[in-house]
Order: sequence, then structure tokens, then C-alpha cells
Amino acid sequence: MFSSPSHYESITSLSVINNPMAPILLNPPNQLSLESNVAQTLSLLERCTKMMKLKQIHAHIYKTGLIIDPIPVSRLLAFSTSPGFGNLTYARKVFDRISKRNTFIWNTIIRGYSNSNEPEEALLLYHQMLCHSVPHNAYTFPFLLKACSRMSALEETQQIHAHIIKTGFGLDIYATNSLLHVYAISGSIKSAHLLFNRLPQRDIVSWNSMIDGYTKSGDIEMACKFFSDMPVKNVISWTAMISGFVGANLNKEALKLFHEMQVASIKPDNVALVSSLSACARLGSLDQGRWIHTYIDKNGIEIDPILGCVLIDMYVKCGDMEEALKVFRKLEKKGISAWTAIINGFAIHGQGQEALDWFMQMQEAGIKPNLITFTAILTACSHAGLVDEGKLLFKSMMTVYKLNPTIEHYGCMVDLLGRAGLLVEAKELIEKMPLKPNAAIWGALLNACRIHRHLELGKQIGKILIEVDPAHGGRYIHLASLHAAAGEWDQAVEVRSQMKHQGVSKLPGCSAISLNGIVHEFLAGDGSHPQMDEINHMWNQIADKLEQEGYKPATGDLLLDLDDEEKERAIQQHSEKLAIAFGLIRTKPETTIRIFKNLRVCEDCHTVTKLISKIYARDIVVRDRTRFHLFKEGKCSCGDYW
DNA sequence: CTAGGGTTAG
Repeated sequence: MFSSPSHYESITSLSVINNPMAPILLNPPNQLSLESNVAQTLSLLERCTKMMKLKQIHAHIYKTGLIIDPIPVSRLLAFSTSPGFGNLTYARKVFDRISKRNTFIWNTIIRGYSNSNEPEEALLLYHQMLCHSVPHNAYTFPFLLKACSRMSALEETQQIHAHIIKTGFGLDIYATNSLLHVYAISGSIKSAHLLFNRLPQRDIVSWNSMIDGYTKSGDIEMACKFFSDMPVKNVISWTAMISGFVGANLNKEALKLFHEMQVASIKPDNVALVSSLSACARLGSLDQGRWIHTYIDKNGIEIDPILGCVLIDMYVKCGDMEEALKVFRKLEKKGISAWTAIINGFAIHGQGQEALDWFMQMQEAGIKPNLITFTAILTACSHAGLVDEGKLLFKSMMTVYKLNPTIEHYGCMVDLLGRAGLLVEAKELIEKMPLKPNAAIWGALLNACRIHRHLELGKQIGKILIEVDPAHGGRYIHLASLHAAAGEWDQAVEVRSQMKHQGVSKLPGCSAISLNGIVHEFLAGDGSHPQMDEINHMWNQIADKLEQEGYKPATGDLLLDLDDEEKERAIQQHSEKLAIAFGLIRTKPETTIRIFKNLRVCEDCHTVTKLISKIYARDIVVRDRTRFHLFKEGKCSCGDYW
């Protein structure tokens, strides 16, 4: 290859290597034998970590005449397609100039595209490869199938499957495992299962792909079956199952498995820790999250960008902003997701100004916000009532940052305007936005109607929400209580029977409090806790003191098929009240009480908790479905604006 | 060459 001098000339004129600013730092040619030059160049390539350096070596390869040797050229191609460089354009230029390409070279460029944002190019190149009659080998198929999996291209997968069989690779474990994987995660788990059953040879990778495929298609039971049936498990098997549980919101099961994994003496790696931390974050399990953090430190595990982000997010969602900031400060590379996790932390703690400060600091550090950063900062504005700032940022998304707002961003804006009482503006935004409103959009508007007592509009939206989301029990309850609040008893009852008719039930309110590593859960109206007598006794005491403070239960939110006394009793048994009473019994004076609730706090509970924080001189932190409330000295950090 | 990970509105 490249034997003619004219061809050589045309290569050296390639603009990418024609960089006068880049001195050739290597030994001049001809001083070394060709062999040692090859060895030297390869070693340089291996140590090469910068694009500029790569170009220098590239130039060197041409200058020394090494271009006729396929090995350095292949290595050059391999390096320029490796994920760290992310410069496929450059690789493609190199590739296009190679006149005689062997299978390895074709595989390399296909692999490059299979890991890129344009995986379809990998398939096109494969087509060209066939046209050029270059034989493929066992390595070709995994790359092609990787491209298919990135595109969820089922038809192409089937074609490649046929090709694999025709060309005699039907028993190749890499090819078949790749096939299993694509089928499993591209919505064709049945095909994967069929193939799995027919395979004469399976290995741990085949089993792991089945676990992942079943969890991703929502069949956690089948995933469990594969997990328990497989002959040998490795850390990937365990992690696939743990993250499967997290994906199904079965976070306790996830942590249980994480524990079992240790019992089985499997050392968790970064991926396993990420999945488990994510379970802690969702459960609000600070104790277990801290344990994992300590494990990371003790074992000298490197905190990569994803692990750092999740660690921060765990502390954020467990209510410990200080620790989240500590982790952030220690991070060597502070990437966009770590910044975003912090900004989101301030957002859900209601600290809008801090969120804005950090948003600015981030940009001063040279990091550009992405779509997720914007949902965080817009959430911060809406929860803190920073209307003008929020509007400005929303506009700047498109004009300054060239980011197209998604439905989430419109959701934030509807929430921001609605909370501020700008209902008309919020409605207008919904009408003119280029996306179809979803349940979250209507939910934000409905919440605004609740805060600002717009019963008529609220009822309209309540109806829309039931249409959008008929399987969600909370929707019916909401509409029914709006009718009740308007004194329309008949219609309230009507909505309730509609709910019954649909066979939908209300998700019970559940509050958890963790004491000495044990999580105590309370359901609304649930008297099953072993210390229920004590709790009731405590609650009576609290009720007396509340009364002395002039408190009267606010029963307006409740459905009116109960009489007033019953309503009062029902409201006294809201899960967070039980959990707080329990917390007061079981913790020392002055200790902060931390409660996690699966639904939003109701107005009465909010009022009561404020009073309790004053009467008992306790800080009480309640994590809502959407945010944190810090009750202190009779006030709440949300400013009663939630 | 094949398998497991994150930050997101109501």
C-alpha cells in the first residue's frame, strides 16, 4: 500500500496533519531501523492521550515511511476511534485515505461508529465492506450489533442474525451473546428467550443479558428466576439484578440484594455501588448511604464522575446538603452532572438563591448547563418564588444556550407561574407550547388552583387529569375534594363511585422514620405498630398542647362522606403525624427528627408540624414526594409555598 | 469483540 510517491504526497497534504504549529518531537527518520521505529511509534501511540499528540504521531508515521506498515496505521485508526478521543471525523479521514483496508481496519472504523451518535454509519460501512469483498470475522458482528442496540433496530438485527447463521458464526459465543443482548433490550425479550433456549453454549454473559433484558422489559419475576437459576454469578449478575430492582422502584429489595452480595463475598465495584446508592437516595436511607460512602473511602475506590454524581445525589435526597457539598468539593473533576446534582439539591431544599449562585459559579468554572441543569434551576426558581429569574432563564435556554426546552421545562414554568398566582399566564403557556401537555403539566396547574383556591378552573383540570391518567387513584380523590370544597356533595360522591367503578384505589400515605438503622413505617390510619398504645398516648398529649396554642384541625381538604368527628380522627391518623409522635418518643430532646413521606404533606399536617417544632423545640425535616420541608421554631423552610 | 451505572418538572 501507498507505494507510489504521488500517493504519498497527497497524504502528507492532508490538512489535519499539516499543522505548522505542531513540531515533530520524535527522532528524525532514518536514524533508527524500521523495526525499532515501528516499536517506538507503537509505544508512543499507547501513551498518547491528546489529540494534538496523536496528530504529531500521525505526521511522524507518514514522514518515516511507516505508512506502508499496516500495524501502525491500524493502531493509529484504533486510537483515533477510541472513546476518549471522540473524534470520528479525524478517524474517518485516516480511514478514507487507506487504499488497501483489511478486515481489522474495517472492524475498527465500524466499532468507532457503533459507539458514536451515528451508529447507522456502522451498518452502511458494513454494506460497503461486503461490496469490497472484504471478509468479516468473529469481531465484526459484535460491533454491528452494538450499533443496532444503540438504534433499537430490530429489523437490522434480524438481518444480521440471518447473516451470522449463513456465514457460519451461529455458534460463536460473542456473536450470539451480542444477539441476545440486542433482542433483550430492544423490546424483543421473547426472541432473546427463544434464542437463549436454543443455544448449545451459554456463558455467564448470556445469563446476565437475560436478567438485564427482563428487568428492562418490566418482568422482574422472570429476571429473578434467571438470577437464581444461573450456575455462577459475578458482580455484573448481581448489579444487573440490583439495578433492575431500582428500576422497578423496589429499592428495599435492591439493598437487600446488595447486602446478600457481600455475604456471598462478591466485591462491589463502581457500578454496583452506583445502583445501590441510587436505592438509598430513593429510600432516603442516610445510614446505608453513609455506609457505602465509608466503604468507598476505606477501599480506596476511585470516585468516577457517575459515582460522584450519585453520591452527591444520595446526600441531597437524604437531606444532608452539607455532606453533599463536602463530596462535591473533594471531587477531582467536577463535571456537569455533579454541579447539576448540587443545584438540584438547593432546589428541592427551597434555597433558590443558593441554586442561582451555584448556577453562576458553574459557568464561571467553564461548565455549560445542559437540559437537566435547567430543570434543576427552574425548579429552584419555582419553589423559591423567583418568578422573574425563572422567566429570564427559560428564555435564555433557547437564545443563549441553544437548548430546546422539553416537556419537563414547560412543567417547571407552569409550576413557577401557577404558584405565583399567574394562572392566566400559566394557561397561556400551555396553550402555545409546541408539546402535548401531559399529566405533570395539568398537575402543576391543578396544584396552583389548590394554592390559590381557584375551584372552577381546578375542577376542569381535575377532569382532564382523570382522562389523562385514569389508573391513578389520587386524581379522583383530588377532583372529589374539589367538588366537596365547593359544596357539591352529589358530584363528590359521583367521582368516588367512578373511581370504584374503574377498580382504582388510592395509594395509602406512608411515612418512614429511621432510628438506629431500623426503618419504621407508618401508613395512614394504621394501628399495627407494636408501640401503638404509646404513640396514641403521645398523640393525645400533643393534641392537648396544640389546642392550647389555639390550633383547630383543618378538615377542608377531606372528603365529606365522613362526619366532622370522623374527619378529625382520620386527619389525626395521617402517617406523618404517627411518625412524628413516634420520633418524639424515641429520640432524645433536641435531636432532629427526619421523616420520609411517599405523598405530599397535607395542609393540616404542615400546620401541625410547624407548631410541634415550636412546642417541643425540635427541628423536623420532612421529605415530601417532591421536596424537603425543614420545620424549625414554628416555621417551615418552604415558606408555606409548596 | 459480548453483559451491569447518573443528575430531570406536577
